Amino acid sequence: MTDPAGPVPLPTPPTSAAVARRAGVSRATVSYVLNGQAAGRVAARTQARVRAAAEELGYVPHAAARSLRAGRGRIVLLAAPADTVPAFGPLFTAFLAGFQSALHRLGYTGVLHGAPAQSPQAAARAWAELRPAAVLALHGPALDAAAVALLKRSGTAAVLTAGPQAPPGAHTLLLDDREAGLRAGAHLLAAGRRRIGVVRPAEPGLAAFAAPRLAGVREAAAARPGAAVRPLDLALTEESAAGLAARWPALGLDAVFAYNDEYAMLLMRALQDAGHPVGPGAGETAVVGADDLLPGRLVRPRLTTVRPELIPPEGVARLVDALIRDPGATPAVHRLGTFRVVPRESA
Amino acid sequence: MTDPAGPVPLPTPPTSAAVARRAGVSRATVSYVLNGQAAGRVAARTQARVRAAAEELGYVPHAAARSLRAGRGRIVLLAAPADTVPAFGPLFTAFLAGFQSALHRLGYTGVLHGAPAQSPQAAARAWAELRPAAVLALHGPALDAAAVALLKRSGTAAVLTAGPQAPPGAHTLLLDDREAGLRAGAHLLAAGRRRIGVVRPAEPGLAAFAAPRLAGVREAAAARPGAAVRPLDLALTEESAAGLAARWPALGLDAVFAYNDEYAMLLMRALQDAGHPVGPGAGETAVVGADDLLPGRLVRPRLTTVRPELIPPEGVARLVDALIRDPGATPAVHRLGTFRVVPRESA
DNA sequence: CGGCCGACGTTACACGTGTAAGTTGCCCGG
DNA sequence: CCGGGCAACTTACACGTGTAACGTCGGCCG
Repeated sequence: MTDPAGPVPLPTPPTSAAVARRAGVSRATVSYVLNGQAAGRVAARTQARVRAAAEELGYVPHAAARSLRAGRGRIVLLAAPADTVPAFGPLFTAFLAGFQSALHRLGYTGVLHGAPAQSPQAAARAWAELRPAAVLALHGPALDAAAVALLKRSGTAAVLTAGPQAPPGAHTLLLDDREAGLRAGAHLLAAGRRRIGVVRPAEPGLAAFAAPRLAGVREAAAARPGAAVRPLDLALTEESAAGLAARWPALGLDAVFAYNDEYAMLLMRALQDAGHPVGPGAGETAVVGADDLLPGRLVRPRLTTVRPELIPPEGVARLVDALIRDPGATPAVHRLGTFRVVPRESA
Repeated sequence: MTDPAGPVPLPTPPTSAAVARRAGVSRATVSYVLNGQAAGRVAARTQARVRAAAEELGYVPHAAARSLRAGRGRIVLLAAPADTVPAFGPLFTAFLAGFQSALHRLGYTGVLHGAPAQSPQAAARAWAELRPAAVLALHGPALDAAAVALLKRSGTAAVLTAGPQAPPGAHTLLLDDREAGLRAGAHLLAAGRRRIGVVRPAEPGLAAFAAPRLAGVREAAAARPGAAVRPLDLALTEESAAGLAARWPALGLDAVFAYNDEYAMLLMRALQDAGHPVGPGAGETAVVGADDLLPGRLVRPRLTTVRPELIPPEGVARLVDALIRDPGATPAVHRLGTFRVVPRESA
């Protein structure tokens, strides 16, 4: 054809040098103008010429060159192991969207990377290649002390972890899952329940979140004599739920706190199908879910749930910005939000 | 305190020069070894020394410097407008996770960016700064011809769009939403239904997907004399659903195809609460959802749904790789998957 | 012995940007 | 008339990497 020499050469992107030529100034002037450092240095007329030239050429600065020069980029990496991503609820994705917008306003580029679930080291290496200004790991155990050290050594100013655990050396955005269990437990105990089952998801990625929730229920029960707590393992399939429902009478429970609304609805349906009534009344099993997902409002009885109330994403973005500006800050724990019981009909 | 001079200086990341010094070779040798170009150039013993030195120093290449030199990086950007991200179902996030893993195996870094929902131009600018090897936009209308041109001009080798529409100049991964409507319509018509409502979500970000689904149902009905199709607007709130249910008898419909399972369940619950039975029988309203979400199996009657069957993420990753290697390829349409009806109890 | 070749490294440049340090030209006070 | 200061730019370097082009050294053939 017309292409014997291999792939078609790509058009070269316009550089700041091209802008400079077109505006009839030096490259440095272009840089000052386009980065807002021009006050008192460059005449207004010249600034206008530069901006016009940039506009006409469709100039876009090269992030790589910029972060090469600056030693570190303006990327904020949100890291989540691939096997956890599917478990994100709408609550979380909404937070994510707001967070990325807020970062954008602060001049950062927020980016989500679902790392392959290899060793923490390998994941950290992949992230380090991007030389991000900050890394926000959404999954505690995926980041150990060595990984944090690797990131810091490669220039990452701030390493944050969101979740129930805090690897040494990293700042922590605490969404204290213990509190979810505590609140759910308190609600059930106040309603007179004494034998509480706690659903642990069989899906491996979620164990880090599930364990503290169980601990929270235990903590609530410890203060109340005669109360007992029992962990229940449940996979996200109807078969698994039916199996659990079949063993229900033998378990002798009068209440359940499920990992989230999906697990709660799944179990609730299985219980009802097996002839075990669900609700707040005597002889019924009380069920509490978590995350306040929409479908929980559509089942009967309506699902009582523990809802995470996250602080506004702008706040988190500002925090990240502050930590980047002061990399020497000693790691601390910052609250990401709290939990609140939304009482409906199932407990 | 001990910090009168401002922020603590960060430790400088080890560079390939540091590795070279430690291994007693030149920087070029390090580069050849670490990039696998050493065959016939560097002795095996030297290669081992270099690798050992890199390991000991915890060397991580600087992606920015690399992509500066190469003109273009190894980042594959998955772009999704912020207001669409929350609408991702588990099906999609699972695909995403697999896709990122597959990209990783091919040597790319897949990254998700929920762009602020500004103009397509502004979003494209933000993406272009990263000089990605490829951009995969998950939302058709967010990318117009000008945005595609901007990206290409700034060096992006491949611009892909996933969705029902194809902006000029971009390759398209087609998940033909028309087909979803077609299949749902055919199923309902075969079951004897003739007056079909189609739920359109009030949420603005979803219109691009909803419109072709409606068109598909229309297409199915056109082939069947006596069949009528009517669009219904529904927001994702219980009030909105109750309002629609109240007007139900006046609408005179005997079937509904909802945008997805959540909308279907919402409407189904509202109909039942208003005393209108749902199901496949005579005098009942048949309901079909989409996406095969778990909660759809937990309601009664169980929700019949149209399930997207996506091709394996590895295939998409290989396609992207091929397009990057041959940037001159003329834009084409590639199928991302098909739809299949999963019959259950609601239709 | 001259010349060539292959194996093994190195030197040197380019990529696009930010910014400290310099260089003008001009005005103004002494 | 000179020095100083200021506005308005420019010069020059550094950031870390990939790779084409260039040594160098020993061995082998004619």
